[in-house]
Amino acid sequence: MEEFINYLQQISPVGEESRNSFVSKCKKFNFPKGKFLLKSGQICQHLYFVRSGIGKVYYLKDDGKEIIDWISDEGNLLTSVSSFLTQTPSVHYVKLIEDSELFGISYADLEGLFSKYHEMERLGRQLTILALVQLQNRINSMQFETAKKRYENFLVQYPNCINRISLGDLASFLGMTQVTLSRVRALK
Amino acid sequence: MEEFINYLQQISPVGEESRNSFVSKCKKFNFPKGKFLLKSGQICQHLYFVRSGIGKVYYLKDDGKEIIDWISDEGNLLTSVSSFLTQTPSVHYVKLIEDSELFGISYADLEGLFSKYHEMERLGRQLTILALVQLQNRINSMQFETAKKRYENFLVQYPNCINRISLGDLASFLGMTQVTLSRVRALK
DNA sequence: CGCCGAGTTGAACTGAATCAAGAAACGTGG
DNA sequence: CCACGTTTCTTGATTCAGTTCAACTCGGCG
Repeated sequence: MEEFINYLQQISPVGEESRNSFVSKCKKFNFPKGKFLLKSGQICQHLYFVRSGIGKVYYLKDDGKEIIDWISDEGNLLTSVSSFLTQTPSVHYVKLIEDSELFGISYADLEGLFSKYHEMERLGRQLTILALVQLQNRINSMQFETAKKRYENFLVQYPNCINRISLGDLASFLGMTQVTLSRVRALK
Repeated sequence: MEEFINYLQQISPVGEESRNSFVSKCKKFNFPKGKFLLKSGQICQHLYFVRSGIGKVYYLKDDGKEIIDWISDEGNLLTSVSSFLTQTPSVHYVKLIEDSELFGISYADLEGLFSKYHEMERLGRQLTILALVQLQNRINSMQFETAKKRYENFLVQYPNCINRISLGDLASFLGMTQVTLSRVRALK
């Protein structure tokens, strides 16, 4: 569980007491590929940290097409951010695309820690800020970078994932069709 | 200043003591149209609440074109979110496009309140969540809605702004050229 | 073997950008 | 109040990145 704690400490350090409380609320999970951590309509109850494996966060558009909003691999957080933070029914599905080892904490437990420890509340705020900055970057990327550029950026930012994500999933995450991604990849 | 307080209370209520501290740190500003609240390269020091008027948050792309990331009118917050929250140099300019009456609080003061009052830290977290949800909506809108749809949504969401924002600014905010916006508008 | 999902490749189409030229609106000074 | 230049908006013609539709290839696997 150290990876998770280190990850959080880097964002906003907390003292031993809150840290211990946090650890005592965290659970370890081993889930198989294909496991749904959340389905559309449910309120997202868990924040996960990916120790190994990969997960995707997506929703189904009217026409039934799968739109991937986020992908998390080792060392990153996995949840439906908006549903988890606002505790409202999710439009997202969260699904593992590999067998994965996760650490998870429930919203209720986390909320309890936020209320009990001011410094945990602060950590929560900093985490939210981080997510927000990532989203801002994503907007920019989507709006002004070409399909090719987005693919190249992905290669740099997710060097370990290249051969672990299907073309279709990756294309969706990068905001293009698999046809386009296939062509873009061919040029390189 | 009541508008500002009510706005915040709705997001996450705080007790009288923190509220009074908050009010004592807030200042009222009357700025003319064209006033820069922030320029690129500076660290954003203030969070403003727009009592009257409108402001825009934008940056200059490599080619010198102005890209508007956010527009705030009466009853909304105005700042470079990422620079303010992370206290890093901004890529954004924040500029008023009308004479405006604002309430503002400095980052240092706000940070002080966050540290002193747990419930203010919580309010800060909730505000960040709100900003994040707005960004998420924006991504969706940019990726899947046509130029026409985005314009129509704007009309609904900013009913008071229609004739107060120049075509060029609005187009940029909606992620299209003014040429496209002009055409889109003509169809209606 | 033959089927099946995943990936590739080609051809036609499309929404919006770009380039370019006018038309309206606006302010400023004579 | 008009003439002038400047900025803002409209309209047309062309171009382009990426989508859609569709056919085809390839590597497994029952």
